[in-house]
Amino acid sequence: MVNIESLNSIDPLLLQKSHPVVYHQLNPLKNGSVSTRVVSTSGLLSSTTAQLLEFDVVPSSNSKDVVVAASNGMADTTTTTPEAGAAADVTSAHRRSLHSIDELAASSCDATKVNTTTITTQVQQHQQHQAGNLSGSNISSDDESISEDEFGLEIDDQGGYQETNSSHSQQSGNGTGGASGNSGQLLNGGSNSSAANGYMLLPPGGTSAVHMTGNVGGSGAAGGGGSVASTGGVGGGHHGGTSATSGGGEAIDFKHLFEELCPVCGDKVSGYHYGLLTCESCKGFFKRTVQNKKVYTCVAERSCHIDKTQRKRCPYCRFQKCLEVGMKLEAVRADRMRGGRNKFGPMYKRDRARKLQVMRQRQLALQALRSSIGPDIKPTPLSPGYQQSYPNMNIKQEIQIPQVSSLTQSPDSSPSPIAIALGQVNAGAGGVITTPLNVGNLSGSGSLGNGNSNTNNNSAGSAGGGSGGGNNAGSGSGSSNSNNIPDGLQRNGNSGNSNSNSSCHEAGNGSLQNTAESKLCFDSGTHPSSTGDAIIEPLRVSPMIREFVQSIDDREWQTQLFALLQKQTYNQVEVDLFELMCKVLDQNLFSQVDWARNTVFFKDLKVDDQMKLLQHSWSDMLVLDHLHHRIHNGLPDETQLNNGQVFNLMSLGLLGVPQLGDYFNELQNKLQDLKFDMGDYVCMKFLILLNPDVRGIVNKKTVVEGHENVQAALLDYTLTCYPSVNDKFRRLLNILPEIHAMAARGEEHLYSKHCAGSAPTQTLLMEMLHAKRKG
DNA sequence: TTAGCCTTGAGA
DNA sequence: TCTCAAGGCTAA
Repeated sequence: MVNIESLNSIDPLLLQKSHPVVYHQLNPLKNGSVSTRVVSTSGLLSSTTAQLLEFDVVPSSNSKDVVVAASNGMADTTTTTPEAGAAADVTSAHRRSLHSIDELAASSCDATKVNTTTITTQVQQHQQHQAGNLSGSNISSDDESISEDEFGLEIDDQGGYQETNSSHSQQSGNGTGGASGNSGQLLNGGSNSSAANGYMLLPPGGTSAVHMTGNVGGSGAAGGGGSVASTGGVGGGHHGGTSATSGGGEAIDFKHLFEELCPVCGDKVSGYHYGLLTCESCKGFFKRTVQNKKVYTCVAERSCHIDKTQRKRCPYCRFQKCLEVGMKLEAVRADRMRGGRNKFGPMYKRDRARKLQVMRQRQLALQALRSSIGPDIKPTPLSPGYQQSYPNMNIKQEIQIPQVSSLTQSPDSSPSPIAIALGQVNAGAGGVITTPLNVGNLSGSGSLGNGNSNTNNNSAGSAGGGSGGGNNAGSGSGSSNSNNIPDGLQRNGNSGNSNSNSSCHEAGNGSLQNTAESKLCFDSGTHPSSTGDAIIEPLRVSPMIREFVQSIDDREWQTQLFALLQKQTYNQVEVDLFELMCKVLDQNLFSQVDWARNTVFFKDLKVDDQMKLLQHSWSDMLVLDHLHHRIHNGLPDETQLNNGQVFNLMSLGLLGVPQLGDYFNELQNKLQDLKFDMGDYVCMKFLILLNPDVRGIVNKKTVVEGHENVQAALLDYTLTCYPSVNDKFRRLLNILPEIHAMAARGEEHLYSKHCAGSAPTQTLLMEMLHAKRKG
């Protein structure tokens, strides 16, 4: 359990945010445990970052308490009312509630009223799976709280739900508004749709419902045909009118929509209800709960399993789950008017269109696969490991796309100097050294990807499999480049894009590579052995650089990235892509901090110094990181989300400024011209981080020393390993200001968006933006 | 209280 | 006129 008491001051620049932000991050390196970081945003940013730097708490799995003690003395219990419901479980709603809190804070609250908040939180691991998309709206007793005008897609929820104690009077008091009510809402973090618990890496496997599987039963590859007509035993929709006509006159069959299972209980879906496809019973339950302001209490631990047979047992947990999967409170009409439509209509329509598109893609992929391989394609059972990780999830077998991977080789499969130095490749053979880790991983991936089509085959894929003694054979055979990515996302690699990441040979590995593998190749596709430089003597690579490279864990980064994207779009009809980008950037920032605080030089500094360095380098590092991931990991330009939306991954490197695209590509080309490799990358990252010019550094000596040492190491490395690259060292250094210029532009953009209210608040990202302006 | 079926009515 | 997502009704 983490108990952070904080918040002694208010940062007016943070939109009167005076509650702590609780970040949960499931750490795959810690046996799936959930790290919890409590970040106070009430005070100065320095304290925020300080806590982030200092906290890494793995709470007890038995800890169940969630206490939200507000300044008005309210504290939560296990009681849920519609008003309290969305916020009632901070363990699952902790972070997604922040957005609405901000809105309330900005719109109606004097933050100074609520400047003492204590959140004691624990993490129920299974609840980490839940999609962060509570859509708490202000269902107060005032009828005016709901109107059709509030239904628009762009409308953010008002966060009216409050966590209170079990006193109904208090709850209703809140619901009716007023100062105390607002204050309570602020303190308790009414739920919202910001869906920000993005630091969770597992899919919603802990629930019984078959989530986001779309048409798995009937049409997924696992179903063997993608047939819309096949119901897979789920049963056809009972709605009569499930077809429409597209622009081309083609009949669109929406029956498949109703083959899905209710995300709350797994029962048969009857149609769109309150924002998403649910069954009739959950629709009714949700309606009754909200309309009648029902109060439920969980007699257990607020983590009851909800499925069709047990949904009656615990209405508290059922309602929680309704909220968690995204049922929208604001769709329940306060005036109880019957009939008609609300503004969710277009959203439903888009959702249908997306689902249809996904189905078509799947069918096309299957057809292509059939025609290329033959008619006897059978669905391949999921690997045990996969099923173990995602026990209750039907796997949507999407069209496969190139894997983002560091387990790559440059086109000629020659290793980079640092790869050789690390002993991960055979200098002469140019192949990947087989290690227990990668063997296991690759063989495992073979079963994962097996049988899946890949319409985005990366032709370089065979190179990896063919080199180094065929230790990629497990993945390279049969399934070719099938990348059955556990998160269910399609990674739309633009095989022909400017990425020029031909170095990224797909191992056909849907799973993510392990840490060791991630260092096996980090070339940009060129390296000494292919360009005339001498074969590197491994021992000549500085131990410092070797250590640096080993500190990079791209696998975890990948896992977190795609898990976050999955999480944020899980069961969501539509998400705000800019907001999603901010969340990914936010997560990347956490990764940066994690990386930095464990690195040499930096870890020797006091927290204050660390904060200052991070505050001045984060955006540059984000840009550099993205360049690295594009060059060395083959990160595609975009990816298709679970809900069918396309997320522009490139925007992460551009910090949301599309106009920087050309500039970014130019930088990438420059780096690739310089044969930018992992050793270069990590040195540059250190140079960005250990900036001796940052004002106010107490232990400047350490920073200077670190900077100089890294510079010397990079110089030595470039001279030793890349003698054919003229003046590589200086040219690399010259790129740093260019990265900085780009990052600065991105920062400005993000800040302006933030000021306009378009960006999620209560994030580390936004705090970093504020910090630099303060500093 | 639940959940299946019915009624309603704005929008396509 | 039809659709379909709201709310309402009522047997279990």
